[in-house]
Amino acid sequence: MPAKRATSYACPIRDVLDRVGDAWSVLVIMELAGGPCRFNALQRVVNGISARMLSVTLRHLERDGLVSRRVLETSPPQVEYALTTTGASLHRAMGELAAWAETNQPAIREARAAYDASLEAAQ
Amino acid sequence: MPAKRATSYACPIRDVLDRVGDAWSVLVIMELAGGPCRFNALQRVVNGISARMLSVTLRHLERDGLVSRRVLETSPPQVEYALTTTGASLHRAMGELAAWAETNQPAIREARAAYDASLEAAQ
DNA sequence: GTATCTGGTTACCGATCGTAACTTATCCAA
DNA sequence: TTGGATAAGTTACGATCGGTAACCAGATAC
Repeated sequence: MPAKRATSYACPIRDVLDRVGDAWSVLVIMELAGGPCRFNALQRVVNGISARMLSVTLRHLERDGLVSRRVLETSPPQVEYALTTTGASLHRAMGELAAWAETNQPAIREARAAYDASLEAAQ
Repeated sequence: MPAKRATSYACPIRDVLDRVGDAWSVLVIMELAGGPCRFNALQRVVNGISARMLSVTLRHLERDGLVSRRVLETSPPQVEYALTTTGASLHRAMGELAAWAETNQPAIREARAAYDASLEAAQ
């Protein structure tokens, strides 16, 4: 029995991060914040995501009510994904964290390099 | 053709989330924000984490310069972990997301239940 | 006929995660 | 002096997860 499930109800942060924590979800939300987008268009723009992971990610986000799915009556039928209002509010809440990531990326890279170097020196 | 959206996907968000994305890191950071803490004390307070995952998580955070590790000259020797200034700034940046998680947890639960119910109805 | 577009699904494999057991050492109580 | 508790992890192993490649039907374009 995974501890994950046991604690998620006690901790909203954990509960939300179990879904939003994976990098793909965040990248998809960032992309959809720019406006609705179709499946293949999303895959082209979210660098490195596979069709399977995009499919899985979108279904999770849809289940949590963060993303809506609409089938267009074209031929071949297209599928348009968009943020719901809840999804849009999450995107806004991620803003501060995104800014932090951008300003602190160099510091983190440096720290990693220093740590790895010190380990190598210890050998 | 999909409009090319100007998003930088060598991207810091992804880079940071690869580390911070797992729920354990976040929970440990939240805990350490309350002040320095020893290994076993952390394990008792972070609900459900195993010694192995705590060890792994702390080493990752230390490598990224978000957490410091200090061995106390006691007997038996104790190890005290604390947020660095970078780690503390990350905690501050997570505040908005944490608040979002708390206010939106009910909505997400509801959406999940509705989604699962509609799937079952479709069967 | 063949290539490309649409939105996915399936099979498979290696990395990761969690659980339980083990380690080395010191102190306290019986 | 033997057992238990606490300290901070490490190791082995099985389950689960994420990613890659291949494949599907139907339609349009060349």
